[in-house]
Amino acid sequence: MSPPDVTLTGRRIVYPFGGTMYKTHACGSLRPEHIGQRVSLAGWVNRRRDHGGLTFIDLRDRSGIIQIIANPEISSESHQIVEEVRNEWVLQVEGIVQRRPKDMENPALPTGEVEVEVDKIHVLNQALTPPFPINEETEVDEMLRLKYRYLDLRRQRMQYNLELRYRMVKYIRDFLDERGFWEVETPILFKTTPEGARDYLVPSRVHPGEFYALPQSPQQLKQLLMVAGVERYFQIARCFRDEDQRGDRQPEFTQLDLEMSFVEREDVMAITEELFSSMVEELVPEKSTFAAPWPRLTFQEALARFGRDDPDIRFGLELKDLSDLAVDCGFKIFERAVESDGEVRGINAKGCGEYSRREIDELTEFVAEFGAKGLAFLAVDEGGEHRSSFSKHMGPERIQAVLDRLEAQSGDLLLFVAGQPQVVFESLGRLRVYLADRLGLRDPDVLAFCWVIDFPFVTWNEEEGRWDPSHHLFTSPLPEDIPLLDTDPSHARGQQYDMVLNGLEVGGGSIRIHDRGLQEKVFKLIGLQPEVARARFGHLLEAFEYGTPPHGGIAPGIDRICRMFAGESHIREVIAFPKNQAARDVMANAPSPAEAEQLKELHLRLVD
RNA sequence: GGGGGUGUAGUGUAGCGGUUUAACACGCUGGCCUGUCAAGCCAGAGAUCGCGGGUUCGAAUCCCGUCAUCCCCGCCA
Repeated sequence: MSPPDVTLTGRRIVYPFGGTMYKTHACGSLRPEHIGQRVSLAGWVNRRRDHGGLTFIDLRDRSGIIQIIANPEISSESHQIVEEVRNEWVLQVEGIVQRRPKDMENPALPTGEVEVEVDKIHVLNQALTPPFPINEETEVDEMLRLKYRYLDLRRQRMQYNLELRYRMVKYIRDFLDERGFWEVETPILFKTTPEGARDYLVPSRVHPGEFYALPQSPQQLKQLLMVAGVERYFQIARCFRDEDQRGDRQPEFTQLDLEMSFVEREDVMAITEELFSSMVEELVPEKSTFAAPWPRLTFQEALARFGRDDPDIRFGLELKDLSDLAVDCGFKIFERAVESDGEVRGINAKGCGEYSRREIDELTEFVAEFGAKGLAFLAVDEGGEHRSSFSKHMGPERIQAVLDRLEAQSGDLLLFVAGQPQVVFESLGRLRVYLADRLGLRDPDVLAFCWVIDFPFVTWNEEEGRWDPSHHLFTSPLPEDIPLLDTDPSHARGQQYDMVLNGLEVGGGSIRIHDRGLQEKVFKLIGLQPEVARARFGHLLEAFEYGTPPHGGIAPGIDRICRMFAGESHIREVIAFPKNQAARDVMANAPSPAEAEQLKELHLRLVD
């Protein structure tokens, strides 16, 4: 059999496979060139159209659909069998590929110019009526889909998603292989992660009272591989975190774990950009992306312009700082905000000047969820008249300055939030995305990658009264900011980079600390006693004593990126067997109670 | 951990205090049909309206509880 001939046909990547005892060809591969050939096919009944005499069957396999025609004048036996057949039965058929009669072609099918007139049909298996339609894309209750996941996956949308994901992972392997990376597997049974999310624990039978933990990521191991001289490592790594679920989170997920020696952050970013930009071109050419280099935003810039550190840069509606104009402006709410170390920022909702009071109230309620005490507005009507919640308190020159700052034109709606920076950014950042959705500005065919860099190295933990690392313990600060660790830690920046796609954080990484002195300085800064550090990270710290190269890496989330490529809104749709919102596998019913016997063997006793 | 939405034949929905014997579409079953491809036509089966309690002369409809599920916040790199 010849190697797969990969072509893109619509959303499906179709290639022929066959040449087994059951089928000479894949259903979706038949074309006019096969006319006259005797073929055997096998697949599922997608649909049956019974004309009493002639009966048509759409036979479906992974590659696509072909029309089978059972003519009683050709084979009465086959025609009789076809009478009994129902949707989703598994058939093997034999017959001759024929050109369809004139005007009977189906342009909707890639195989639509031909059909197979059968003379032999074998029912390989019967099927119950499925609990939801397999042959059309209808909305189905989520729990039902998960319960019958094997049927859900039979549907075209899910087959596309499964294949897309496979292509992504294969593309990654090929791409990195060409650049000298080795894929190395790391343990699933490993050690508890001191910081971060909750661990999944695995009791040890042979060591009573002791536990493995499933890795939250192979972070420590990939750094050890750098010490080991691997220089360029990657892994399609399964990661486990026992936290509550969200639309873009699962208890287990997959990341492209990648680490390189003798690199600076630009090196890691460059190879990541090249990987994913070329992948978009290759796998989802119908989508457009920004060519490398992707836009780089500092953390401060991301906040100032978009209100978030995971900005969606596909559209404008950017935030503008108006704090300087708020001083003595006459509008008490703005003035007080600035006086109490707060600020005033606004966005220009282009073309929303006609919004009713009620619609604006709705926006106000929206930002209230994120702590905004109110939402000041200024609608610029045609002819320069204003409708505003504050213009009567503010002089005309100051209003003009506000209009200029937000580049307002007639028909625009300007929206303002005043308060503490955190609240201003959060509420306007959310409002910006909310408005973009309302205005249809988030083009699903654009994949806008960007980098956010120069994150604060540490953040102040109010509850514990100490500095916490923003990324993780082994992230290196920017070399020029190292002196700040002693004098002004809040202004030190880390060599961290977040990979953001359409407003979703899809990966993060950093250049790591490979110098013992600097590592100790960082431990000291975050209040980690040397003894405690040794207990938690002893193996790692010891390893670092034996000649550690400068290194850094990144971990792009495969599930999230795949779901964006597939145009899906949940990573569930690109995972073959996902868990539901409550972290339960409803198909297999996991987790489930353990047998008393098993518990005993594991030296475990349930407390309630 | 907190908040919100949803739950009606196999599926997707309508009905939201009484002319409902719970409706429609798809699916399912049977019949007719030789060019359909969401085939068509005819007939039919299929629902104690998630579960429990309450209000009422009367509850799918209102209230309380509970379960399931989805979403948001918290949590989470």
